[in-house]
Amino acid sequence: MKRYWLMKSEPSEVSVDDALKARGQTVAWVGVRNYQARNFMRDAMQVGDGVLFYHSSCAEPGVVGVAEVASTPYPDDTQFDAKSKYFDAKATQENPRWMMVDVRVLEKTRLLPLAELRAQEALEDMLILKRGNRLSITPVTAEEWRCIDRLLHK
DNA sequence: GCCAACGTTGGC
DNA sequence: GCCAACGTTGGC
Repeated sequence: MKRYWLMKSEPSEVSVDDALKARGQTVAWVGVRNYQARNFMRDAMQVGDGVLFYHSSCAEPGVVGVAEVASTPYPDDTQFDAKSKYFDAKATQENPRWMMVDVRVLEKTRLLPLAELRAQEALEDMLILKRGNRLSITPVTAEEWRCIDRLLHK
């Protein structure tokens, strides 16, 4: 069963344009340091799952592209790199703590802003719109996906 | 296991 | 820069 996800990225780190220009058209989703988000990548994602590419912590937060999961999970090497801001002293090669997947952007869309998402009755239960939600990776239902797909292409 | 303190996220 | 909300840490 194909599943759907929303993945946040700060455009100052990796924008949808950066991801499109990436060599091989896939980007490794480095830097996730939250257990729930890691578990989604490690335990639930399948190659081919749909991904909404979301820009966060920026002037115009919102969905900016459609992507897909492009790899099975594997260790995020930045956890072993003492010079990386994602370094984790408690992680070892034998026992990696942080996993990630590769993501391939299939399409850069128009910017679908947060306010427009909030205006949709069909999206009222969407996790990203819940008060106080900060999870960088959240599951999206098939219904939510269809609704957003329509909005992106209208 | 509790919980206060602290750090981070992220919209505004 | 502000601040609400949440996750993590660490002393007990």
